[in-house]
Amino acid sequence: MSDMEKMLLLVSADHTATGLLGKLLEMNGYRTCVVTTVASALSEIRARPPVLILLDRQLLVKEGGRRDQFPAAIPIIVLQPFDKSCGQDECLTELEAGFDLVFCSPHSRELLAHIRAILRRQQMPAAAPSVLRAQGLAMDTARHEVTVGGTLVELTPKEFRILHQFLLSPGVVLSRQELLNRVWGEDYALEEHALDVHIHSLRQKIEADPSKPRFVVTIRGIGYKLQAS
Amino acid sequence: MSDMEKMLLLVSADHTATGLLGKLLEMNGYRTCVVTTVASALSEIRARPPVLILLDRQLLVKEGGRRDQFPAAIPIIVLQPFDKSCGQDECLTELEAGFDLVFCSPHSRELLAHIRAILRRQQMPAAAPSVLRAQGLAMDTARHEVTVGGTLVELTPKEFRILHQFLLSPGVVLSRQELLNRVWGEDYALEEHALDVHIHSLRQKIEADPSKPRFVVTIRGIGYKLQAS
DNA sequence: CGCCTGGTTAAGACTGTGTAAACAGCCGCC
DNA sequence: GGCGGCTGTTTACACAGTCTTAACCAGGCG
Repeated sequence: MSDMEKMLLLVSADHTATGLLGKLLEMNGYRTCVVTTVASALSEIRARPPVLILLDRQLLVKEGGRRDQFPAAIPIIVLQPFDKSCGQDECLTELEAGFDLVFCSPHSRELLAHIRAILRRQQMPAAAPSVLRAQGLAMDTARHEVTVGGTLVELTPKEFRILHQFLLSPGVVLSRQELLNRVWGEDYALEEHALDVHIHSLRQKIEADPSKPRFVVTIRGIGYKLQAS
Repeated sequence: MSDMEKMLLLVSADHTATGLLGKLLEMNGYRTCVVTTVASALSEIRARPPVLILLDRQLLVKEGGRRDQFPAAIPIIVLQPFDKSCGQDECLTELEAGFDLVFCSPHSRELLAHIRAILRRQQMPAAAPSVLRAQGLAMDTARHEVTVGGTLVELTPKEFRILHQFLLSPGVVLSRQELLNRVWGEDYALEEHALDVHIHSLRQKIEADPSKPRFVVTIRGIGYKLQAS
């Protein structure tokens, strides 16, 4: 995340453009490196991989560069000089060829916003905790782990799915039929009482006092709900 | 990636637009889900997280939606009806607010290309370092070597690729199908049990006590995960 | 007091996973 | 080209954990 690592590679033969752009980027906290040919870009990438590449479309066309010459892991924005005509089809071709964006606007602030947006997305996967919480309960669906007040509890598949349904709509009463449909699937005719048994074993595992449930409470004549204070 | 997982969420109150767009997207191999308010979008996201959200700008403005209401991990494209004027500044505001793209063009093919580009970037292994570590495990992808607690172990290609997938997302449960897709390739119909056998031989090589695995643990009914402390 | 709903328990059936062993393909080597 | 070893796949079977069924129990409510 440090600015030191935010190295951008500018690939263009247009010295006026790269000069301006480079200054702009460095004022916004990026480090830049300028090369003037696709070939030198490739060796620079090997030496010091940038986090993003800005690639002049003219150069790309002239040298016949293809997306798969560059590492797929590094996003690439193709720059189309705004004073040149930018045919829809041509820009589309590059986008479909695997480049991340074809930029053909004179607004440098817009380019900056796009760079930030792409880098933001790039660096995102680090934090993607898919965890549902209610009271002292926490369910991490990605890791398939459930904790009650911080301590891990082991649930069977059915118990997990039942609790999952409760956590998706905490405080809402789910009828027996609704739960059966969601956990066992539609149109599965099943001894309705089976649900009770699973609720029971679920309570044994997550409730402090299973005879006086605080999480999964019974709504007599209707079904169950997850108590949401 | 199986089609099941490529779920897009369409958030718009414009039924004609969503109808057309939905049809277009489904013709291109995506599954779509349409909701008409930001509030219903949020609950839908909790229930079945989509891989990408298409959000009508009119709705966003009207309901005063903010980017941080939505999970940061899910990319969002803001749709600006092309017949409305799209002021540069307004579009910029959203881009800088954390949205991934503001799309204001009538060309549906262009939208498709952008969706693909963003998902491509999203699913990219994000410039994985050449040495992956977890617990006492270390995998040098460049040298194609794996060490457990410092000692080198010899893995077959399949075992290596399976372990590689685990190390790319330690702690996350990978379903059998997901692993089959990633290691064997998309939609390759294969006796699912083959995976178990490879997991078995992998455990024989990396686990101290293969009958009580500490690294690759089974999540019954789902798949496997790499235990991350 | 008796009916009905839900709780509890235990036993059998079943499914998913582990394990071993046989089979098939590939590649290098003699 | 034939042979042998290595990898990957398939098959078969055992076993453990999980689910379902059923029977019985407890308590609320008419």
